[in-house]
Amino acid sequence: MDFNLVSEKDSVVTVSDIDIFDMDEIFCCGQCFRWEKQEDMSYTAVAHGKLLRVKRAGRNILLYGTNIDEFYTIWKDYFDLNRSYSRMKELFADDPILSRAMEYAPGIRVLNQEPWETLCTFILSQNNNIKRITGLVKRLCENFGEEVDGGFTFPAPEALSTLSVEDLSPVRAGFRAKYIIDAAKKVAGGEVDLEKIKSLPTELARDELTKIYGVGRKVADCTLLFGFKRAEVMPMDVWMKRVMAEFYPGGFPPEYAQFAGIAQQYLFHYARHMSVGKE
DNA sequence: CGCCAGGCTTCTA
DNA sequence: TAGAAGCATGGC
Repeated sequence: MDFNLVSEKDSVVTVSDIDIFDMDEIFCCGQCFRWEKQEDMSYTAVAHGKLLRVKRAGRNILLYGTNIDEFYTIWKDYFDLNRSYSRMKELFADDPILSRAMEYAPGIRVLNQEPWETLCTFILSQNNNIKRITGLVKRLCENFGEEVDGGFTFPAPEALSTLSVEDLSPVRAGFRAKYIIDAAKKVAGGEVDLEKIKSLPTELARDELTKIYGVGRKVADCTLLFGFKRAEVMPMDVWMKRVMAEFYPGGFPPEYAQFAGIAQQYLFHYARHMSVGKE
């Protein structure tokens, strides 16, 4: 386990001796678009219908706006604290490229986000940049989500399924608006059953997600990795294609297949900041 | 200003 | 079945 004790005092949950948890790296590496950095260096976001604030305090992290029961039922899994990154990274260390990527951003963890939100945010991510995706998601929540503790929930499929492209215009999602509406209609109507997808084998789960207009292989794979805990799924975006061409022309090492998606996040972040394959 | 962005659908051959 | 064009918008 990558932490020691969990305690609660004065409505603050303390997770002590946390290992591999750099908030700048976790929240800004392109896997999520909701966490906002505050002046005191803490981060806040609404997830699972609650406004959570996370703050670093030496070797500990402090969680505001929650309690110890919610830590075990929600946030432990959300921050992927059921997985030992220290052990997994010992395995990755045999690979020189992965070693370099891990050295560049050693504190990355892959979050387990909510399926519907993950699906929508990665629909919005296509042919787009991270800065602008963040703005689109923010405007989507502010216009159509529900206010909680000064923040906004991610709008439910039912809240979006009755909207028109014009209704979504304040989001400025461009051609992606029609994709969001189709996703909302299919999920709210049960044509795409996110609960069922949780128990499907990965290939069938991918087939379900790609029924949605505007969802192809890449968006489906990001949804599976970041929203359905499929650590073996390795989304291939432009950056990962460059990484593969440059460093793994013979394919990704099969001994890492079980954690290929996690490895992908280290490689993606590294490649983007090093401009791998661009010249 | 032009180029490009965690792609996808549609058109063309 | 493969490859290219078009897509909305805005960051740089």
